[in-house]
Amino acid sequence: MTTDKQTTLDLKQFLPYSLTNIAMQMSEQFSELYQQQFDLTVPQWRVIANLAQYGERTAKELCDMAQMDKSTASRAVKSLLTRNLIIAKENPKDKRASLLSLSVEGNRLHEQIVPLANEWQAGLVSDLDSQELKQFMNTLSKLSNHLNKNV
Amino acid sequence: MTTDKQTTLDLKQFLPYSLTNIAMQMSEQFSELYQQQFDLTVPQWRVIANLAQYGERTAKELCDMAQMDKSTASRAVKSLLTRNLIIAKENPKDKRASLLSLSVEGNRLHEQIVPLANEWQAGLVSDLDSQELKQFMNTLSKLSNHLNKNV
DNA sequence: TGAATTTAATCTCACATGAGAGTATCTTAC
DNA sequence: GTAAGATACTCTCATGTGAGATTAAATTCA
Repeated sequence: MTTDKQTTLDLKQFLPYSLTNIAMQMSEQFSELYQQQFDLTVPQWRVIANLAQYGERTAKELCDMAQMDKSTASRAVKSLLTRNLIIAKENPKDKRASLLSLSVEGNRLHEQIVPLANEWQAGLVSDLDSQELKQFMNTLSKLSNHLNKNV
Repeated sequence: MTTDKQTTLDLKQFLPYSLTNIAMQMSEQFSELYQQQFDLTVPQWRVIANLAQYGERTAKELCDMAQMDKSTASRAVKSLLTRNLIIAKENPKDKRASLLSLSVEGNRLHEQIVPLANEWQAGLVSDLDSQELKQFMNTLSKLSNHLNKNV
């Protein structure tokens, strides 16, 4: 574990590298569960999942929450509105930023995906005991906090 | 930590979601260190780092190691060859798959980036004690193994 | 209040990515 | 040994992404 800070770099221990690889694999494998079956892109799924969990939000808030570019969010929202999976309501505090929320259909769709998601993750972490998982999540959030300091 | 498998999904605890967010932030923040200063794209950096650590490899092997698409790898390799940062040697076992390795210049470039990378990660994990980091890496590799089973 | 600045969202455009075809080479099976 | 299939890589093309301009609305400040 002692790494020579001067001349070598072990990619397996280097987080921007190995975490990206693992995250890509996860996202790819999990997205198979909703991509074709529910005809959702990754950004669309992310919008739905956030609205489901946190309720009414603006596009900007979704960008910040889900680490999405404004253009990507704008397109995802537009398409979900067309499909009537989400609803836009005028924001009394700011006419530019309308309040988005799930429609009945959007909610129904989300309710179909949630059990699949939970099952999928249960399989993923089946090699870990609950203490180890808890510890992992905890460390993850420390790293996340650190990254957000510099922003 | 007990999640209702039926109806709710907590995104903060959902790995394909939160890990992707964190990995994106990491990669983005770290890549600032080499993008402009050394004029490298992310795929180019990944090729260099892998050749530095593992020595002579084919493009296909780099794809597998670094979770890269074949086109992305092909373009990164082409550009690094043009810049004389890597060298292609004919593979006696397979004329299609030439053996790639770092040139002297490529090595020099890598040696400049390594200390920056190690410093960067040291900052990132400065909130963790070494035991916690070790445990985190260990769990990460379990997750990685699990994902690779299904491939 | 009005002018200047900031902000949310969309639009435009350049670019990177990944799927699929094409080419060359290697492997397998007969 | 040869034909059929698989594989490594490149190329082409359609698509998604993100940077920057634009527009409309909100905020700040004089």
